[in-house]
Amino acid sequence: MREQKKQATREALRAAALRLALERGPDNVRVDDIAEAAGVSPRTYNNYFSSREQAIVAAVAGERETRVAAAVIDRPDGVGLADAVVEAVVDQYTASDAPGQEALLLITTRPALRDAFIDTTTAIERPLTEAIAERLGDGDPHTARVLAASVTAAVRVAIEQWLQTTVSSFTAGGLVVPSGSLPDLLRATLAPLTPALDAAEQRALRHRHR
Amino acid sequence: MREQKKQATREALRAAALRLALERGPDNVRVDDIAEAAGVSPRTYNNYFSSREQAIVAAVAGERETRVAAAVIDRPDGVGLADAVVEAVVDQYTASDAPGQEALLLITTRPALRDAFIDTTTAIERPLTEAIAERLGDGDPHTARVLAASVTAAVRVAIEQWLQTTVSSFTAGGLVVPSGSLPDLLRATLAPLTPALDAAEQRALRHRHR
DNA sequence: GCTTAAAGTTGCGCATGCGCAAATTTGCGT
DNA sequence: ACGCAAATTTGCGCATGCGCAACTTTAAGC
Repeated sequence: MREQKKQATREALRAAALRLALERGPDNVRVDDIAEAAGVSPRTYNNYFSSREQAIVAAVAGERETRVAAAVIDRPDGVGLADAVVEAVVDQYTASDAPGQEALLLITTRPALRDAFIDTTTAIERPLTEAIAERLGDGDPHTARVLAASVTAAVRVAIEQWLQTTVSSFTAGGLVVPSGSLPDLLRATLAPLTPALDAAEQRALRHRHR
Repeated sequence: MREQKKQATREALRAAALRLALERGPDNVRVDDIAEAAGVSPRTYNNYFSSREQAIVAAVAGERETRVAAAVIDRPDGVGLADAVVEAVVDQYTASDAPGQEALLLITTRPALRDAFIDTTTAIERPLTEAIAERLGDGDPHTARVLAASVTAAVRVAIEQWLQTTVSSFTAGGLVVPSGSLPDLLRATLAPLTPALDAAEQRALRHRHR
């Protein structure tokens, strides 16, 4: 039906939320304001976002979940599953850094926003499950689900650590050494999972040859 | 002996929440009722539990998080890390089944309670991180954290699946084959992670020998 | 073009979650 | 035993989240 209109209002809410948060500071924005700015009723706002923070964060997170999944599938078959996943994740998380630099600064300072941002990582789990299942061949969808959940959890750990070092390197005025760029952090946290990804890939290959 | 009282009220709230939920059905229990039954103000209730469902679910979950961690550490050194973790998790999740059988039945039916129960899995992550770090030797706490997060995620997947098949085997009147006992499900979901756990263990060993 | 059913939106009402500051309890030193 | 400081409980107020039912819009069938 009107998928168009639905996505349009969704986008309008995102934009309005981010704009208002940047203008007045996130604490001075009520849901009613966002709804009004987007031209919908407050009740409708809650049909799209279940919390006030979600809209603001969604503006930064964008459609990361779908892009990650697509990126995993798009890697050529020659690349191992582990590399495909890691690089796809890193790409999508570094790509989305550019647009909302100032927004990220805002997010890191408010605990509620930080939590909401961390929660966005879980959104990649479902698409990632399908992407991994596709690469493994549909032998065992169960394994794909567990691997996707693990990768998602590792990404969350990376983001948590990144946010933590980011904020402390601000408050401490540079005394704390930032533990590395986000890409490096992501690679580091995902590294311990490569054996699991490799093993699943090998199993799938062996299974396919029989 | 301040801790005593705090844990006492916590326990009182748990018990009251579960009792009332079983008596009247979970939808007919207000937070005020639980608080009153436990002899504290409603506001204090929220100092202990951040949602109405948490108290009910906590009565079933108990202190699982600490027990899992202890169980992991208690396994003899001869047992591999992977086995130690898997068996510790399985033990603690099957042990806690006995007490609240009827409570679990209640939980499976209400979506809000199901979600709250699923959320309890995340509580094991922090203690599990320390337990794994202990076993790996404090070479790289980073790895322990990722592994713990992954294990936690896998457990969550198992619980989700278990709840789903449980409820559908009720609604469908037995047409759906329950996909196995909870212990089996846990072992199955954790299986794909063993390569990662083994690899970390080997790395730690090699590192220790140098 | 008109009718009709489904999808989406809105207003209402209620309970929840939580920040804040005052009041109360607890533990400790003297 | 006394009083002080820290921790905890409590009341208050406000905004949020969401179920529900009425209302409006959209797409499709005839």
